Amino acid sequence: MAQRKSRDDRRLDLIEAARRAIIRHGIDGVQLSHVAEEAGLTSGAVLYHYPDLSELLVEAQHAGMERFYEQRLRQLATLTDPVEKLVVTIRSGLPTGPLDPDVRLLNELGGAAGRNRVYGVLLTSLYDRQVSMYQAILDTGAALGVFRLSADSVTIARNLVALEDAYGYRITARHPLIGPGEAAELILSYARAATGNDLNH
Amino acid sequence: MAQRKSRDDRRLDLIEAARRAIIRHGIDGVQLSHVAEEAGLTSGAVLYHYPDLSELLVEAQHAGMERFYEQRLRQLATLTDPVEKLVVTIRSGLPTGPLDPDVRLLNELGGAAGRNRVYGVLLTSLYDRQVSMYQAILDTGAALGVFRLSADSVTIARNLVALEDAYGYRITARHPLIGPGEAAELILSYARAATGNDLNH
DNA sequence: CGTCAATTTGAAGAGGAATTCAAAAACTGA
DNA sequence: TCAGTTTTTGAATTCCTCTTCAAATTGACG
Repeated sequence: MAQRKSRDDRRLDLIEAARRAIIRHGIDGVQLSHVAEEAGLTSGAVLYHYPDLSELLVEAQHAGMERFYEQRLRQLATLTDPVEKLVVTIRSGLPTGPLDPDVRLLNELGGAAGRNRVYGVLLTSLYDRQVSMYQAILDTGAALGVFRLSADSVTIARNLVALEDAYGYRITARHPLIGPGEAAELILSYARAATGNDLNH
Repeated sequence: MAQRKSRDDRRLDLIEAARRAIIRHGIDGVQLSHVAEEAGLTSGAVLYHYPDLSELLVEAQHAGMERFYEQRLRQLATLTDPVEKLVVTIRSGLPTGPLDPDVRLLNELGGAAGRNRVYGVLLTSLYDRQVSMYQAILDTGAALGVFRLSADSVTIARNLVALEDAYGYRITARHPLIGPGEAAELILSYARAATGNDLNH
């Protein structure tokens, strides 16, 4: 029998297991047994904690988003120079490679968000927070005279997040010419034009 | 009994039915019965034409991509002015609204492309063709002296397609502030910076 | 009109997945 | 240690989907 755990611990385990199962089988392809297998439990045990699988999936997606976003904020918090902040943030929004689990998970939401309002709201809220994050960097840089913005900071921020999203899809789809490095350069090309700064640090 | 049709006609019907079914249930959630219902047939009839459902799904995705791309080329062919071409092409890459079926279908591929090589290849080839399309517009405009490009035409083209993709997701996810018009303006903001042209025509 | 081949149906069966639940196992606290 | 509670299992049941296939229907062609 699998090691017995407290309610809270087990729920956390299951959220992790669901994340992996979603990545492996797709948000619309996950089955109870997939989650159970990832967690090393039986279907019955999963059902004991989450009588409704779809609730667990939403929690897993939510947790994945939060983790992704907080990780970015944490990296940001270690820096002060706006140029460095911008460059590091662009990199932290891209997958490390085609298998990056955080981005793979987020990508699963893209299609589902059009069908499922809950996923739409989740994805939209992540987008908006990332836009705010970039906007803060851009505004600070502009205030310090380091950046000369070519448009509203919100416009540039929206485009930066949009570019990250899109290249995340390209990389996980294994575009033969666009990997993490190339994608970063492409986004930086825009960032340079938008900030009037050559972004070398 | 549903009207009997020739092999070719029925296969086209089924591809259309599969497109609708994918949009409704997700690429990993579609079932034989969904496709049959969309086509007004029984599961047996679907299986008679496509013994393997996944083959039908690939064909449906392929057909959807081709339709989307050819539609854009057709709009492009009616124009000569590079500025007009660029503006019209940007608009034609965005969904008409959250329910736009062509974009909804493409969005379904995003997550699946990370798991399924065939979908990855399909999506990558669409991306590359769209990049070429933009590149031709940019190069022509540059040659005519209308555009003063801020970077490689391939870099700008890649970013333009990436922005379209990403805003397609935002719009189908029903972002409350970003609709087709707003997305077009956001992309145009980048296009202006990248071409040095204010893109009024 | 009648024959033939192609298409479609509907029912039957095989295989899975979700759900339920009684029993077992594992932890808790006295 | 032991009683009580929580967690997990595993088997039984139900539900649903895919698959198969014989029979029915349709349309084409002579």
